[in-house]
Amino acid sequence: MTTRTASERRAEAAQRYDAYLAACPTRQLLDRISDKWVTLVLSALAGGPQRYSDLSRRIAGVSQKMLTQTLRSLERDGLVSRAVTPSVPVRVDYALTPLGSTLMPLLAHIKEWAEHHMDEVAAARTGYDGASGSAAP
Amino acid sequence: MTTRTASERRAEAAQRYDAYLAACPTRQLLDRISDKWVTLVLSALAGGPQRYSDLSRRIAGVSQKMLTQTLRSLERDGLVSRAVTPSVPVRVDYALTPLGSTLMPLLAHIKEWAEHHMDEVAAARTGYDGASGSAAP
DNA sequence: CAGAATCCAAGGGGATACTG
DNA sequence: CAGTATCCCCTTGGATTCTG
Repeated sequence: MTTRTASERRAEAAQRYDAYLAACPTRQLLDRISDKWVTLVLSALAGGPQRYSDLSRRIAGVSQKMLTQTLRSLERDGLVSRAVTPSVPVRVDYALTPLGSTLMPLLAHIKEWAEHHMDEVAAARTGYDGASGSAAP
Repeated sequence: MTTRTASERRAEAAQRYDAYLAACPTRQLLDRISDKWVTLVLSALAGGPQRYSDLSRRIAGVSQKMLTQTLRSLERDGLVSRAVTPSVPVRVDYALTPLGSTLMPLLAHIKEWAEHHMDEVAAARTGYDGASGSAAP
């Protein structure tokens, strides 16, 4: 028999599962919209096209690295478009693509659920914390 | 005048924005369901109550640490319930709470969008990669 | 069986400086 | 203005070991 430890089998299963997860479109979408900045950028663009500096100001807490990285990945996925105007100081405008626009209703639903139920979650959280830990810092 | 560097102002803005983000229910919900294992556990429980070991087997690639951690946070948020049966080997059953059940339709919508549009995303991705990088490994 | 505790490696993400 | 490149910290998460 193949002398195979439990951890080896575990590792193998993990790999197969990772592949399965990577292939799952739901997982991919979740990974995309769950990014800290993605939804903020998308929301910012929902009001209309924005320049890079506008986005930078509107989202405030974001670093150039993250903003650029987020915009690149969104552009790559066809959710936002990037238009360069080669004026003297370069000008770049970002906008939602039609595909990106179809994603917004989903975010709206999530927003609704959150607004309707997040207080229940908060209550459950408080109850849970108070039940065992007594004193929560 | 207050001698304040740009980075100081940036840092301040970032802090304020972090607070804003932390307070936003949408952000909280996204942070929750975007977790790699949360949706898997939730989906596994959608078919009915499951024991700890059952979940461990069904989700396969998960480590005890992550499974336990995920279940704890979900229990804390009132999305899953935990029932301990003090038999000789302890038995613990997890199940979706009513609140947790109301979350499933959202995941279904996400799943639908993903299944309908993920090929467009994939196409956009391929086009983007082929346009600039020429050779993609 | 169900879980807590510890150790440790990899990667995400911020700050900074430089470029076209 | 709109990025790119670099350094570096600190969190995330897997493997392992020990308990009730």
